[in-house]
Amino acid sequence: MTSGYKTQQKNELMSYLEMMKGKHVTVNQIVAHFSKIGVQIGVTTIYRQLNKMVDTGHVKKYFIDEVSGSCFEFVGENRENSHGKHFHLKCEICDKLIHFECREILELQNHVRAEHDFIIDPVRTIFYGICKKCFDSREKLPDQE
Amino acid sequence: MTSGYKTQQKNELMSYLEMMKGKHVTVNQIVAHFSKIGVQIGVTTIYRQLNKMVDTGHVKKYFIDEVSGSCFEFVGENRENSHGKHFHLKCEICDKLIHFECREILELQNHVRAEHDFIIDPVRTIFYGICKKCFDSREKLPDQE
DNA sequence: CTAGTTGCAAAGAGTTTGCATGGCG
DNA sequence: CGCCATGCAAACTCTTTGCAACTAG
Repeated sequence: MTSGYKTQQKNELMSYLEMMKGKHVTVNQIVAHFSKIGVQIGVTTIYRQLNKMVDTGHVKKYFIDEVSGSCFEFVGENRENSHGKHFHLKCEICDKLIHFECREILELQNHVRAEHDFIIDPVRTIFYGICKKCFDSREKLPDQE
Repeated sequence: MTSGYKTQQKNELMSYLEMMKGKHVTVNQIVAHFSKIGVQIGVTTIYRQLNKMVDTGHVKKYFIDEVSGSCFEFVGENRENSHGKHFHLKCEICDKLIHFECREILELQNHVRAEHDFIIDPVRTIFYGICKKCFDSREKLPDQE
């Protein structure tokens, strides 16, 4: 069931999501984008389409501290593999969000599953810390708490 | 600066948070708890105190899918040091909190610092996922979210 | 024509703020 | 007594739902 008719709004939304593949977008960002390029899409429609895609697994929904509202990320068709497995680093100073995926994190996941009987969920898990830039500038300051 | 006076409400809230240390609580749960034991605390006060403690780092705030509203977790005084090195696995089904520290996570930290220019904070970072027990029992069930 | 889609407006849920009252020190 | 804390109500934000109009097939 490819769920429904083709409409202008769906097409536009899909184009945008595909363009933003691998990045998070908030509903606000989507609204702002379409507003800027002069495409008419109601907020309701955006939410409805997004929710449908979350149900089908084409889109992942995240919550991130300090970001108002949900973040959505287009995953695409092959949702079990390649994409969707990456993790996020979030700098607590500048709020920068860094995507990463590497051998080490896979090894950690495997180790934790094998040795600690725990399956880590990349969608929910966010690494908090400090990015290098903020760390460096923090070092220079005399007093920071 | 311990910012402010001692009040009944603050005391009650602190007691509850300390009792729930290591578990997440929602504002609804807090309200329900105090309602049940007959302690009068307004929702506004809860939010205000919680936010203050988030600012001072005594409480961590996070969002979880499927849970309406924010979750808060009491961290306590020793938030930067002492413990520091081990990480937490948190089962999203049964709320079990597993401490762990191993070569793999150290390697990951080093790798991320070296390759991704990011210093992971073990205190803030919590791995979310599913523990084996819950995973197994979940497999058996047909569907009952 | 028919059923899915859209979008406004209104309802809901969670959270914050304004303001007058009350309590700690 | 001064100042912070409290709590009600209202404001606000994000999201969902009801419903009538619309449109793809």
